[in-house]
Amino acid sequence: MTSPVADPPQPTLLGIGEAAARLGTSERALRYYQQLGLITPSGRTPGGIRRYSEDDLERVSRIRELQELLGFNLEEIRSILENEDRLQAVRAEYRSETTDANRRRELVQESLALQIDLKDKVETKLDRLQRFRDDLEARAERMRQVLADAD
Amino acid sequence: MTSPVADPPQPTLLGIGEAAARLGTSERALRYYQQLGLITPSGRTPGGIRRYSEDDLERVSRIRELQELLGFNLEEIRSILENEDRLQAVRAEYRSETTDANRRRELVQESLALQIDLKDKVETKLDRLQRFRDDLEARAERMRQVLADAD
DNA sequence: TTGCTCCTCACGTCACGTGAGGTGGC
DNA sequence: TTGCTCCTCACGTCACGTGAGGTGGC
Repeated sequence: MTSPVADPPQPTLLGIGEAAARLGTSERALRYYQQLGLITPSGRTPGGIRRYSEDDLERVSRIRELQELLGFNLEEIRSILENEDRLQAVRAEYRSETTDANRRRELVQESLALQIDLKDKVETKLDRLQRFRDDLEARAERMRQVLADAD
Repeated sequence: MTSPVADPPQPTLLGIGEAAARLGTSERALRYYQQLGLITPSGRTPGGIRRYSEDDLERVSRIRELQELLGFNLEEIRSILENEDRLQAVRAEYRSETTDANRRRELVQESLALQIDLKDKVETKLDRLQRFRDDLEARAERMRQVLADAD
């Protein structure tokens, strides 16, 4: 399915400037997330320049979503990402049977519980936002009425 | 319609402690909003103690909603509140005909435009949040499947 | 060599948190 | 007088913004 010519050895790694531009964030933010251990760029050039992969970018996207959309702080985001990373690790082990089945099952159940907890928070926020929008719509309708009556 | 006995002269003004507790915020935050001119408590005792009315509390609630739910900063919130206050003032003038009709109509139209702008931002956020929730739900479903298959 | 992008400090800012030290009414 | 709630500084913190001064490859 892949191209008949050889894949490039570097699967398009980006400098911090390009990475920040694509993500719509700042270079400073990327360095700060790294300082807190939330992301580590896939590589560095011998000169010390950070190189970001597509997976790195997606991870940062996730951080931004949790921050802007949900309002979590970076400490909370760290623990959410830890949970997701742990789940990924367990999935890898499902293939290379190194952990026993009960333990794996336990880990997945734990992750699931945390996911459901997160989903509940999102639902709550959704409900509040919908009420806010409905209220705005009602206000706008009243104002349109005022304008119509003034004719 | 009101009670036959005389209304109390003070319609339940609260100290900053009670006000903060009811709002689920901090005393410091209330003082900070006042410092920025976002709210001014209805009164002060001769001793200098702040007194908050029900209207004051609702205004603070609005500030918190715009902050937590929508993610606006306090400068943005100031301008949103200014718009809402201006609309309130125009409504008052609709009764005591002191401004001419064209000018009033202009002001309402301006307020309406800003309201619609705000509503669009809320809709965008709602869409993103819904997609986030759906994604979480899909992940949870996959995890439940994994657990079921393990039986 | 000149530009450009990157690097690491390090101080500034916003929205408060958290005492420090003091006043005021039951 | 003792508690309690309130007051005004003022320094600390989180999540970056914003230069300062320097390195490194086309």
